[in-house]
Amino acid sequence: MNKSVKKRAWGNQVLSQHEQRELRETVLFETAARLFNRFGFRGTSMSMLTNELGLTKGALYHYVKDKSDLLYKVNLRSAHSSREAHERGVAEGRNGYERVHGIVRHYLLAATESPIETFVLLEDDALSPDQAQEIIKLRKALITDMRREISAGIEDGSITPCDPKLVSLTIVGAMAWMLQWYDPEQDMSKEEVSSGMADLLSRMIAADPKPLQ
Amino acid sequence: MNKSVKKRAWGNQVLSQHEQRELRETVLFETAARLFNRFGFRGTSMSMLTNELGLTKGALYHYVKDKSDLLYKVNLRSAHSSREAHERGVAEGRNGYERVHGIVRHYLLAATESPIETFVLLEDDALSPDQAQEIIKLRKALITDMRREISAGIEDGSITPCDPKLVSLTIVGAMAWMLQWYDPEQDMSKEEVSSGMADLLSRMIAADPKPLQ
DNA sequence: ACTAAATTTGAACGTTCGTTCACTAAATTG
DNA sequence: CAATTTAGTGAACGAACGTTCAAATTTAGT
Repeated sequence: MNKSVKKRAWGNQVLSQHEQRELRETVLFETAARLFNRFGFRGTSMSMLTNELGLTKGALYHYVKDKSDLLYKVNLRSAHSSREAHERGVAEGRNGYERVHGIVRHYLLAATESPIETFVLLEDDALSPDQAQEIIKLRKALITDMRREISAGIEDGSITPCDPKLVSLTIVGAMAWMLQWYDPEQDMSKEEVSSGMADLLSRMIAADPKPLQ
Repeated sequence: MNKSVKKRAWGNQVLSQHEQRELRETVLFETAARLFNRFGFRGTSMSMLTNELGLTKGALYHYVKDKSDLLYKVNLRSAHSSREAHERGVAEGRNGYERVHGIVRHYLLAATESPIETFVLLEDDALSPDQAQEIIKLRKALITDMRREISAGIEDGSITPCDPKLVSLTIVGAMAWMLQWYDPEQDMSKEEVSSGMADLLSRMIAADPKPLQ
């Protein structure tokens, strides 16, 4: 028999210490995000998470101070990656209308790729006041920026006059909801859903709406 | 001193036994719905609910078998009242486009009036399989009916050709999200928000979209 | 090879929460 | 008025959950 096969979870690669840690954290927070999306924050127990990851509860507390800190870190990553998708969308549009379309499309593309992309996660009251304040600030910045693109579109004539606030909230709602129903196993591909919803939501405010199909 | 003022919660009226019971149940389920909307099902404890209502936990179990039964009954009422709003909207439209507009507007009007109007409540996994099946069936029927109106609108020429499934999910998402952000204390009235979002969401698929303002 | 740091274990603790129950009080019925 | 049903109390329970900790094990740096 072989002498004492040692234990280590996570399936280690040949990586630097720091890289391994980052890889583990990525797996951890993506898994947590997936569970939060499915069962809600309070519906997800630390045991569910560690079972999914293949380690014991104690080990989890080397990566996270407590459960609220876990939600906070997931939200931080999600806000960061939402921001990236947002910028990608902004970059490829030449007027307000196109930029709004791009923001929606890239956000949905990112969201269908990875469950971490949930900048609209509810249950903020589970965060500490400090944490909640920071997360809410990041989210508001995203909505404010979308609102800015809508206003810009009205000025450059690509978007019909409307209430940017109501529009941005409507768009965000539709996007948030998609995370609940989209099933990759089904008939529509990620690209179809993302482009389809972006077409729909931007047609809502287009100055010169074209047929959808 | 007056002789032995007896106790009874709920602030009793001069009503028949049956009417009193129904009134109490209405207050109970509306309160529960409000808390579920704010804190989520799992974030709402039985104690929070009974504190809000002014009675002890034991008393609650005269109205409800267990917590999952509470969620089930709230969902039943909500599905019923969503159906009513839906029918109201259908009744006042003369083509598919107008009926979709009406459905959205009346649903949002009802939702801003009463927190019970949340046919999109998440956390279905907290229901027993039988309960979940029934609730999901009722919700699917509502979405199917909306889809039918969209298809009808495409045929009667009032709605531009589109994917009714994707459209209905987009609309439902925007409506569900509104429950999270709408604050009656703020600047927009219930009628403004409801009509505004109905205008937006139906313009998304209008065969002949008109300016919003 | 040795040391220090990082990781994981497994068990235990204190709370909170949903639920039950024996009992009391009030309303309804006949 | 007596009998039955409906409401409500308050304490107690068992289970689940978040969290802590001392000890053991593995890895990294020298």
